[in-house]
Amino acid sequence: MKTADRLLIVEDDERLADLISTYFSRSGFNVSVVGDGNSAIKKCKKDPPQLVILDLMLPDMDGISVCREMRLFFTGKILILTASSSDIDQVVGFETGADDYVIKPVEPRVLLARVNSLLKRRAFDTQHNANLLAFGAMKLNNQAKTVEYKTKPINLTSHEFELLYLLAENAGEVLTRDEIYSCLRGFGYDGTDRAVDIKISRLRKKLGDDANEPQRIKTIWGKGYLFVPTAWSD
Amino acid sequence: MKTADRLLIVEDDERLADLISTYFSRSGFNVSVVGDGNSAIKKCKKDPPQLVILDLMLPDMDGISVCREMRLFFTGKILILTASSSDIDQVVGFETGADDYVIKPVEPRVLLARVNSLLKRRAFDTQHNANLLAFGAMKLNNQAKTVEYKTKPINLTSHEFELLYLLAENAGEVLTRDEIYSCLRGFGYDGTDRAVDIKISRLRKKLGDDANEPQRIKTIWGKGYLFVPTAWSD
DNA sequence: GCTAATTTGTAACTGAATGTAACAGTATCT
DNA sequence: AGATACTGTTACATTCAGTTACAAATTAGC
Repeated sequence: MKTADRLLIVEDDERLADLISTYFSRSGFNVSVVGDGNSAIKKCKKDPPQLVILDLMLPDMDGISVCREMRLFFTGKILILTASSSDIDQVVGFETGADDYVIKPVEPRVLLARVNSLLKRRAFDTQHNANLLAFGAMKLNNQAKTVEYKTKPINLTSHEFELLYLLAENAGEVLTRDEIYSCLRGFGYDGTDRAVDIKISRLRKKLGDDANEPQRIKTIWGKGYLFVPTAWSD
Repeated sequence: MKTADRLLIVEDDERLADLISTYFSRSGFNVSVVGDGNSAIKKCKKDPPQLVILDLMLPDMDGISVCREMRLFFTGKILILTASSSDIDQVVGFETGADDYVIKPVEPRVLLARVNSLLKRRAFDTQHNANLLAFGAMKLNNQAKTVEYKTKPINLTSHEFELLYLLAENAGEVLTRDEIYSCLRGFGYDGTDRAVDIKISRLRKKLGDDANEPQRIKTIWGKGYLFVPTAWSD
């Protein structure tokens, strides 16, 4: 097995940096994070990664300058992350030397796909996608977007399904609200955490899980939520 | 596997750019997008693609000039996209150096075919096209434009058939209203999204699918529609 | 060509899904 | 216990989807 590709995330917003970093770590990258342009340039000189994810909105210098300066010595890939699509035109016009541009909010899978594409890695995504998950008597079909428990179909709204499927994919692992929200709405989406809570609440109701003593989707206090893989007896 | 052909889309209208980009990405191209003439020229110099799709209507300079200027250094193919057929005469008269001209609205398949033809790629379309799709007891014949479910023919209007066939071709994948509309009416067609809704509504009725609990054509809230491949029991 | 029938699109209304704010309740810590 | 931090849920606002009724466009039949 070859060594993991190294990634540098240049992102001011700590929370967002954390989310992206976690996601890419889990996807098998070796991730570093810096919060401003100067650190980014230093880091890139000292320990050049294969690819840089660069947010245009930075505290010390604007992202375009960072990108240009980097290009003087850095030969890896640069992927620019930007808030508004109108920025992109500007960026493109400025001859920054970036290799790709992505608009926030962006779904984790999409960002991963773009990164993989820049690094000429095969997109594992499509192969992996079994589209079917089963835990005891609980069956999830991601192609038909259906849920069946004890041979009875359960009617979920599409958001409820996405949430449940996400949790199930990561069965036995705690997902934070931020992680959940990012996967559902994309990195950089603006909205409150509580949206997750209420979706969980509605979901538990439909799955017959008591919120006071949840057996199937547990609350990990101070952390997030957890899909219990063994709680779906057949 | 050889690397994917690179495409540059020069298109002012963001939504349209997005649609075309998505479609060609799915068709195996490596797509970049820029929104104005100057960016297009820069991008072409820095990182020349195999083919440029150039909309004549641009914010900064008129498309014909862009095309001419590009031709001074760019040796790839240029395909011009234009709104009215009267423009084409002008364009042709002007000796722009473009390799092909297409009038909006244009059906995705047609545009793809023209691009493939310019790149001397085999048109996979016709080979692929078995013209027959079957899911359980559901049979679609794209040559005769007939639908049969449980050995009984279902009478659909031509638009209804096209819609159903499109969804079936992409079974298990969510298609947005925009994507659907583009495929049915061509990129750049003007009309409301709701036209898709009502076609879906009429289709569901004919297929015996309850809109409140759709089993065969599902609504993905905030996204679009999904043909469920496994819901056509025999 | 014309008219009638059919198909398709649009606007408007109705209802469902989702997000937000607010508050009540529960765990944790000192 | 009291303070604090976190979670669950209710009620409401907002966004989005389904459908009806009608207008426009298209087609079929003269």
